[in-house]
Amino acid sequence: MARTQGITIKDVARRAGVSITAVSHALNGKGTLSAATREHIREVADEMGYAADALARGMRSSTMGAVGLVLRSLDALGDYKPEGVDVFEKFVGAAASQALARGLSLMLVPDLTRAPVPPLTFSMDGYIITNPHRDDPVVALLDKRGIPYVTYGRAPGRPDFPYWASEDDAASARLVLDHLAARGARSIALVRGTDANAWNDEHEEAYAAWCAARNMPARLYELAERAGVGGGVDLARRITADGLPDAVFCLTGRHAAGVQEGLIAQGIAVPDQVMVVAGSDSEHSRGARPTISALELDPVGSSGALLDILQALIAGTEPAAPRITQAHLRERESTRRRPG
Amino acid sequence: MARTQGITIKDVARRAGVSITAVSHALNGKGTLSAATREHIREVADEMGYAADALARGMRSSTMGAVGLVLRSLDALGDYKPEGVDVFEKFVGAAASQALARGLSLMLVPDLTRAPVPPLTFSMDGYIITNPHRDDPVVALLDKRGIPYVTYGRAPGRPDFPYWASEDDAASARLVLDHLAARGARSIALVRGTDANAWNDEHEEAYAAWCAARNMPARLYELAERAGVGGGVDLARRITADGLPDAVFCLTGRHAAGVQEGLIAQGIAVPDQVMVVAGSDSEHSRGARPTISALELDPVGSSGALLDILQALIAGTEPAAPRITQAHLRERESTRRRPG
DNA sequence: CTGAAAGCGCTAACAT
DNA sequence: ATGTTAGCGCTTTCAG
Repeated sequence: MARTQGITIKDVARRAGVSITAVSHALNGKGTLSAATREHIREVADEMGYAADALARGMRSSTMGAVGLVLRSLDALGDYKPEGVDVFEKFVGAAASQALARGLSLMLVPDLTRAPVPPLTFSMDGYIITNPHRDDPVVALLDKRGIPYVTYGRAPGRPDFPYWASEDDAASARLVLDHLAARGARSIALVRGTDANAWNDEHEEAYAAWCAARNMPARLYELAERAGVGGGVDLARRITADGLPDAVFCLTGRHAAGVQEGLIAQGIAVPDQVMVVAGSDSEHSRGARPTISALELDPVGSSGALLDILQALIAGTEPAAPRITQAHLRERESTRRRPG
Repeated sequence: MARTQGITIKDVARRAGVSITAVSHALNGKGTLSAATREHIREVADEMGYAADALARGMRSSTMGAVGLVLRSLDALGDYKPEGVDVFEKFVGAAASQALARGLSLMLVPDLTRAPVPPLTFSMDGYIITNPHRDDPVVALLDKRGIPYVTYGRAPGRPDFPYWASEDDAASARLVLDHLAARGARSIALVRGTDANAWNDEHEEAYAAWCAARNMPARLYELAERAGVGGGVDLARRITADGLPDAVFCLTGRHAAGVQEGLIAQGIAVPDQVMVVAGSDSEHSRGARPTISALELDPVGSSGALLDILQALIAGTEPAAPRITQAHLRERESTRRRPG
C-alpha cells in the first residue's frame, strides 16, 4: 500500500463545488474563505470521510504527525529484551499512549547510527531520545539533519540544551538517602552504572553533596549496566570486604537484587544489618526476597512532558522546558526498620 | 521537519551527468542501463550520501519501509501500562529489533478504530495485529482499505485466513497438561480469559480434547483478563468450593498468581495439595511465592515469522504461512513434585 | 473572497 | 541505452 485508497482532496472539491485550494484552506483554517463556504466544505468532507494523506502532506514540508523514539539505554545494552528491565518497556507503553492522546504516531527506531537506516527515519517530525550519552552520536546526527528532538534525562555535557524532561534525579537521590538516614543509616554506599548519562551522573553528584553536607564518607561503586544481577552478586563481596555499610543504594533494580542476594549469601541480614534500595523499580526489586524498596519513576508524566516540548518545537513555538517530574519511593521490606 | 534536508535525486543526476530516471533505475535495479553507468551512478550517489526520500517514494505508490503494530489485547485492557503484563511489551521489543534487522521501521498504533486516527496510519506498508478478536473491527478496517496484515495468533472465525504466526497453542496446552499429569494430577482446572481470541479458544479446545481422551472431567473457568490478580484471588474460592482439583492451569500469569494467592490464603499448600501453572510467563508468575511454572512464548521467533510473511505479502509474493513456533515450559516451584 | 497553477521528490510510462 | 514527461495528493503563492 503506502497509498490511501479512496477519497482525495479533489473528490471533496468536486462534490462541494469548489476548488481544491478552498478545501485545503477550509480544512486547515488558512486563507480567506467566507464562514459559509468553510462550513459547507467541512460538512462535505466529514460526510465523505475525507482524511488528508499524510505522505502528500508531508511532501509539502508540512508535518507527518509522527515522532520517533530512540531507546539509547537499550542500544547500549545491545539487547531489546533484557530480562526484567521494564523501565524502558514501560516508557514505550507510556509514550505510545501519550502520543496517541495527542494524535501522534510513535515510531520505534532502535539505532539511528547503525546502517541501514529505515527509510522513514528522517521524515519524522521529531525524536524522543531516552538517556542520551555524553557525545551521543544519535544526538549529533539529528542536529546535523536539523530534526527537532527532546531527551528523557538531560544530555550530559550540554548544559545549555533545554529541551528535556526527567524525574528530578537529585531530589530522588535525596529522597532515598533521607529515607535511609531516618532509619539509622550512618554509612551509605552508592552503586552507579558505567553509562555516561545524566541518570548516573546526577545521582552520583547529589549523593556526594549529601554525604559532604553530613560529613559522611562517600562510598562509591561503579558497575556496568550489562553486568546485571550477577555483577551485583560479585560486587557484594567487594562491598563487605571494604567494611559493611548500613545501606546500599543501587541505581538499577538488577544491581540492587544482585547485591542483596550477595549480601544474604554471606549471612548478612537485610534489612536488619544492611538496607538496600533500588534507584529504579523493576521486576528484580519487586521479586526479590526480601522485596526491595525502590524509586518509582513517572513514565506517563515524563513522556507527556516530552511530547509537549517536542510538539512546541515542531510547531516553532517556544516550549516551557525543561520539565521536571517527581519519582516516588516505594517502601518495601529491604528498608523496613522503624524510623528514628 | 518531515522533509529530508539535502540531497535529492536531481542533485545526484546533475553530478553524475545523467537524467533522474537513470538515477532512479540505477538505484532500484530497474530499467535497462549499462552496467557501467549503473555503477557510476551508484558511486556518485554513495559519495554524496544520497538516500531516497521515503515520503516522495511512498507517493508513487511504492512502499514506505514501515509496518504498523497494533496490540489488540492491550486495547481490550484499555491500559497501555498494566502492571506486570510484559508479554506484549516483550513482543514490542522483539518485533522492533526483528523489524530493524529487515530494514523496516515499526510504528506503534494503539487503536485504529478510535478516532482520530494518526495521520500515517493508512500509509503503512502493512500491519501486525496481535491476538485479534472474533469479528475484530481493526481487521475489518484493514481489509476495507486493502492494507496487508498478519496476525499474531490466528483470527478467530476466519479459518481460511493463512497469514498468521503463533506459538502452537494446542501443543502448549498439552505440554502443560502432560507435565501436570506426570506429577500425579488427576483433576485439572483450566482458567481462561474472556477475550474471544485464538489464544483462549485454542487452549480451551485442546484442554477439552485432552480431558476427553483421558476420561477426565473438564473443569473450565472463565475470568476476564482485566480482572487481574484480584479476580484470581476471588476465583480461588469458587474453585475450592467446587472441590479441590490437583492442579489449576491459568492462561494468564496474573490470574495464576491470584488463584495461587487465594488458595494459599485458604490454607491450601502449593504445590503439595494443588499445583499451579501459568499459560504465559510474566512478572506475576516469576515473582509469586512459590514461583509459578509458566509457558515461555517465543516473541522473537514469532515476530520474525510474522515479518517474513508480511514482507512477502507486501512484495506480492506468496509467503509460507502460517508459521508455528514453540513455547517452552519453565518449571518452577508451583509444580515441583517428583514426576511419576 | 476564490481558484488556477506551480511544485515537493520520486517512479514509471513513453519516447528517442 | 538513455532521457522526457506526466503525475501521486497536497499546500501555497499569486492572479483574478
